[in-house]
Amino acid sequence: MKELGTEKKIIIAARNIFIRKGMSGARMQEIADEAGINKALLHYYYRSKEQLFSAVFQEILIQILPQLFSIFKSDLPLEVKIYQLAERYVDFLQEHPEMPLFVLSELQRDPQQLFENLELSKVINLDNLKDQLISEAEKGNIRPISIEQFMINIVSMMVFPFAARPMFQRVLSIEDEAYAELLESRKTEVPKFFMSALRP
Amino acid sequence: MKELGTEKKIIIAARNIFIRKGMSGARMQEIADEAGINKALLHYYYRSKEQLFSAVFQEILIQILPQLFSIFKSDLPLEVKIYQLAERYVDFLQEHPEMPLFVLSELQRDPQQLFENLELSKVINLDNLKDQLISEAEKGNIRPISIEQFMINIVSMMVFPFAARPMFQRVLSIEDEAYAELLESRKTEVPKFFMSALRP
DNA sequence: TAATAAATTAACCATATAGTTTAACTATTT
DNA sequence: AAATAGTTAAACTATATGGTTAATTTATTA
Repeated sequence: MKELGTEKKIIIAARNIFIRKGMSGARMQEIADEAGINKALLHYYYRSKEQLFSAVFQEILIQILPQLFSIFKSDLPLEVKIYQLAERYVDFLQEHPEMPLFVLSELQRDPQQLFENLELSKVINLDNLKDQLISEAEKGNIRPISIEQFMINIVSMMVFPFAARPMFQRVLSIEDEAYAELLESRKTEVPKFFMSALRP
Repeated sequence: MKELGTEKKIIIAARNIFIRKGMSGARMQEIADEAGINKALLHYYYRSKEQLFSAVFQEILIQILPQLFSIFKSDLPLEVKIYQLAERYVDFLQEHPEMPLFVLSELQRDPQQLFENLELSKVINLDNLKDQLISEAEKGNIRPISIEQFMINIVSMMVFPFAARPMFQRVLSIEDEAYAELLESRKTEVPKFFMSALRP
């Protein structure tokens, strides 16, 4: 591993291992090895596995959530927003395909995690989108839809195909490459589908 | 626990613990306790944790997958199919909310799992639905859509809100009860949304 | 009912694992 | 140069954990 600071090396190694094996499946020795350091040194920086995991998980949330929700804040027209969102989601998730399942699993194990050290309201503001949905509906441009159903639908369609990839590939008999193309095509297919659903 | 056969008690206990903690998070002692038996007896019935897990996981897949995919096989009109599906998914997942995340996580850990002992092609047959999508599109009743995109969209919208419940509740500031109602309302909201998206 | 087999238990074993300690060594700072 | 912080190897501790053994109890069968 190149010469980063030790602390950074630890965080990167820990993130890799935790994401691959989950909190309970990861071993401190494994993390030390991945970081190219001694196990004692690992504990020198982070007293316990719990503490290390927490640091890693918080960092991930702080990096991920803004990425995934910042688009909703912008002032772009609804349709543009949806297209941009699809593109960003697919690009991001192609690079971090294990992320959704990891985050959701650990969040299920300990739902408090999300709360700590994270001012959600500052990162995620849906007021703009909410107004947009209302005003577009009033103008007759789209059918009325609640912000909750809107968010759940779009995020589900973007994220779930990554989390459930092994299942979908098996059930639909799709090879790796074809599935990657399919995901890529969703950059435009999902927005088209979505806009069509919203037509009044 | 009531008097079931020991083997059944073990399977039930193991399923509970595995679903709650995952393969690596579960402890054999914990499973024995939950079953109300001795740990040695657990190994008497299932030589290893690996073996017990495999038995449980296979049983779950064999129970779940047909439930989730049988609807697609039927001869009902497309719209009816979609409404029925939404109702069944919500009902099933309200009763087994931890199921999706558990199955997907373990499938990611070991993607081979799905293959063993399971004749997918017999359980899941999408030919009927495929024909339906083509003929309805030819008749001009719906926009053309591939079976793959169709399946991914509908399953994502039905399943993901359960897997990502903790995240959605936090991000959208929804209390437990309200979220349950929201899920219930999706029995009709998702089909409406979906049919609207399919309009030519 | 005595013999045999199956079910069940308590105690045990071996290993893995998180975490600690000590002593030495190296680079950095004062 | 002395002191401080970072780093290593190695041995060690305490405990958790999967798995085993041998003995006991409870059916089953002859």
